[in-house]
Amino acid sequence: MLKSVAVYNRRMASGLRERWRVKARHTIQERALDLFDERGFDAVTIEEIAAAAEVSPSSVYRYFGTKEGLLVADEFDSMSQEALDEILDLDDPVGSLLRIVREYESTAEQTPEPEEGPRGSQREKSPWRRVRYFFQEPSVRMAACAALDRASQRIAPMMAGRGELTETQARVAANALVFGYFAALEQWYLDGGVRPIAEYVEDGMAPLRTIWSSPTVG
Amino acid sequence: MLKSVAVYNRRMASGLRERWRVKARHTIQERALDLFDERGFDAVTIEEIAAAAEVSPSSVYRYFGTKEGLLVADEFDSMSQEALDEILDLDDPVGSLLRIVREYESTAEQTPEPEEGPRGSQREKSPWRRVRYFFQEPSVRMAACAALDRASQRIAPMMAGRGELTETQARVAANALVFGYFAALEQWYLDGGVRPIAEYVEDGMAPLRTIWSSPTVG
DNA sequence: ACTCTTCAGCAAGTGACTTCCTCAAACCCT
DNA sequence: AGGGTTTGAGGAAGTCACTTGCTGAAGAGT
Repeated sequence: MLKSVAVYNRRMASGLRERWRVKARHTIQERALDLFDERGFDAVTIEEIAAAAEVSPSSVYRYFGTKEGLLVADEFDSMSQEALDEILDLDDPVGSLLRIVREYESTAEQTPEPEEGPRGSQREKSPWRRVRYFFQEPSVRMAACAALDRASQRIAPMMAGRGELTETQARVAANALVFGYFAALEQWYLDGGVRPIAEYVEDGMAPLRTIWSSPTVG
Repeated sequence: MLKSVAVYNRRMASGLRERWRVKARHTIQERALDLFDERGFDAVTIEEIAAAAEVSPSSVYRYFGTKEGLLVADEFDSMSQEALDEILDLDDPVGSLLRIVREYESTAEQTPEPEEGPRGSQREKSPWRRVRYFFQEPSVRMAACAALDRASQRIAPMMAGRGELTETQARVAANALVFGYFAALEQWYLDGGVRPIAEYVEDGMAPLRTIWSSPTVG
């Protein structure tokens, strides 16, 4: 009994089951995006998505929780604390954010295509495909804000931990960081997605960078 | 025909109808809070609230839109642009926020009572009664974030208007302002609501205040 | 091979929210 | 005051997101 502990520790392990899981997750998301692009977010039901992905509706909920979760799959929620510790440089949080954005942007070559072209135009496979809905569908925007809020709640204690900021200041800083990123992303989107996102983050957060960066670090 | 234009311009006018409206709004909100406090947010249905307030369920939706809207009645949404212009000092946005908080706090004498006492303890009539749900009910928290986001979208163009900040910087600043307030409010709540909220805002936003305040103003 | 654990699918339900209609009453004007 | 006009409250019916509990199949560990 209680072998589950061993199982839980092997999250990254690639059993047959786990591989099918991630594959299912992906196809559900893809098919959902296809349907949303085709007929609009509101006009598509979960049942239709499930049918298109050849899974049961309950599976969609098991994987994504909500309809908006199909688009707002926050990587931060699933990120372990250690990974977060590693990725976030407390001496220069804005710099860390910039680095993450740049990496993400270079990995997935950008194929922006912000406004949809003629119906049936070739599909954009970029991870930014989802982003449009953040700013066009109110309920998705709300879910995105909630995800940012959750991320902030994980970051805040880290920033408070080193003692340079009061707890309140740490919370304020964490919110400014994640929602500042959101603001930059929106500006990027509104400008048509032509310039790299990192430029927007760098520009927008420049005033903040000075106050949270340790002077000891260049 | 089309006298409606005249009617629309007289929003503040106190016709018999309008007065009943605000009264109904208020009683619905009060009765809803009573029920929430008594049995928890999720366990109460809109129909029950409507029955308790002696209105129809459709009226609840007409007034508040959503169940969470009963608690997150954002004053900012209903605030006119002129009023917002007047209230927000662009030379010192953090200072304006502080002033608003202080005014609000002194007007409604605080009766915090953060954790609920024994069942049936005397009712807190303070406007902070609602705040607990912001941080205890995830769906309400999400709605609060959405309301802050909406407020930020109204503030951002004002901050961008004077040309000292780029548009992106203005967006980032607006988000930092409203979500910074939220962070301070959460810290206040978590501390038990004993000290005035303004202190938390002042502390938490102090680092931000310097960078957005015009040096010409003391 | 044999058992245990996990999880996809199914079924039935709940309740938030929408839409549309009707009718009463407040409003406005003369 | 008494007309027509407009607003909005109430009601009914429906949609669909989401939950809960169950069952059986199939991977996982021994």
